[in-house]
Amino acid sequence: MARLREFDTEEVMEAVINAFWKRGYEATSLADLMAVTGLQKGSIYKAFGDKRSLFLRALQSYLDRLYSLTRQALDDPDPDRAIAGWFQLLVDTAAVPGENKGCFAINSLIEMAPQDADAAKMLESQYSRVGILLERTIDRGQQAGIFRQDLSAKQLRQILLVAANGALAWGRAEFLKPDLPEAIESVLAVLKR
Amino acid sequence: MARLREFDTEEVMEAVINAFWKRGYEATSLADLMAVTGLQKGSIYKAFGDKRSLFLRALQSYLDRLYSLTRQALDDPDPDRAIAGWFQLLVDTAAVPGENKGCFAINSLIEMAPQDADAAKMLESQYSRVGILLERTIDRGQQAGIFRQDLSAKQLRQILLVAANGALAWGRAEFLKPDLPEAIESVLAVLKR
DNA sequence: AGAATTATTGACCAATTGGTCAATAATCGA
DNA sequence: TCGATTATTGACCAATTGGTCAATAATTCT
Repeated sequence: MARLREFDTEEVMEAVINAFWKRGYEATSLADLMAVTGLQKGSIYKAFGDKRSLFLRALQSYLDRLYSLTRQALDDPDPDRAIAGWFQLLVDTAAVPGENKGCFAINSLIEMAPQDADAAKMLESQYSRVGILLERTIDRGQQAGIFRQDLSAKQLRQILLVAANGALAWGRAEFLKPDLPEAIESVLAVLKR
Repeated sequence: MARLREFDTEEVMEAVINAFWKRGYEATSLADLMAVTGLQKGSIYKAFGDKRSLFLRALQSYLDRLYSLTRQALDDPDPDRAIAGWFQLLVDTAAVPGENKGCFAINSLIEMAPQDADAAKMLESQYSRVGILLERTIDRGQQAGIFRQDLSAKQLRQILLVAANGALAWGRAEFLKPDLPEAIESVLAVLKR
């Protein structure tokens, strides 16, 4: 019936995610977005609305992908390997050598959550659904006698989540990245009994 | 010999710290800084140089104050109370009710460290000097038989630091603040033997 | 081929950005 | 009182910001 889109939405979203991920919302200008997507201003607005809408959509897309990968990792039948695999996933996304992107979710928690209610809501439900998977995995590990049982699954979940968030923040600084593997190993050691 | 400053440098720095702390570097405009300091643009530039210089100075001032408070907390002769007091300090600064400021250091690590080498350097030395105090305190706790000894002081330091950073990030989101006390308590429990 | 519909383009916009500077004001020592 | 020095003010600036829109181009159905 009408003219067709000339760009691939997924490719564009990928580029947008990477731009906001690296530099954050405020520091990424429309000019930057035009450059990384190859689209003109008008096309961006027609396809995605204003800058904030585009950001929120990019963030949600990132969260969904990360959640999917998280589930894959935590689905490992061996709880030990599940948790270790989950941390490995976090390090792989947050501490890419060369770049210091960190985690788009944590970056956005810091930059946007206090000021943007919609971003905060998205992050809240992400924490909720990841927390459920995590606690379920921990519970399995406790049932199997692999994980310590003097703390509740909820308590262990909180420890892992807070430590994971710290680790993701560390992915933002070159000087902290070398310490990441050892720090994570230590956290994992604390889980076992 | 000449006209005197009409403003108190410390008061102005306090206002500047709070502005950058709440909204970050990019989202804080010169107009904002004029509003919170009560100074005119020209006065700011004459006294502190450009926006970035002012930011770096504010960050350093914050780091020094936080380090001083950290030392006070960790100087407690009882290692247990020292660590607990340190975490309490972090929660008190990062999770103020009503505001979601988080920690200016972590916020800056996320926003500035990848792009600003000077900010990164300042944060690196902060991590270094705080790490030393922390590991010393942990060592004392191990010597006293209060803390577990199956992990090295360095490993325990890494666990506490990464967890502390996660906790500080949580101070940025209203929905995570309620979980902070319990999460921290769980982390502390893991230290003991 | 033409009508209807949607996509792309880039010129254009007002508002805001960080930053400068000349004019003026205040203070002190001589 | 006057001269030297420094602080304050606010008008001014070019560049950039996010955002709009009319003109044009491409596509499909009839």
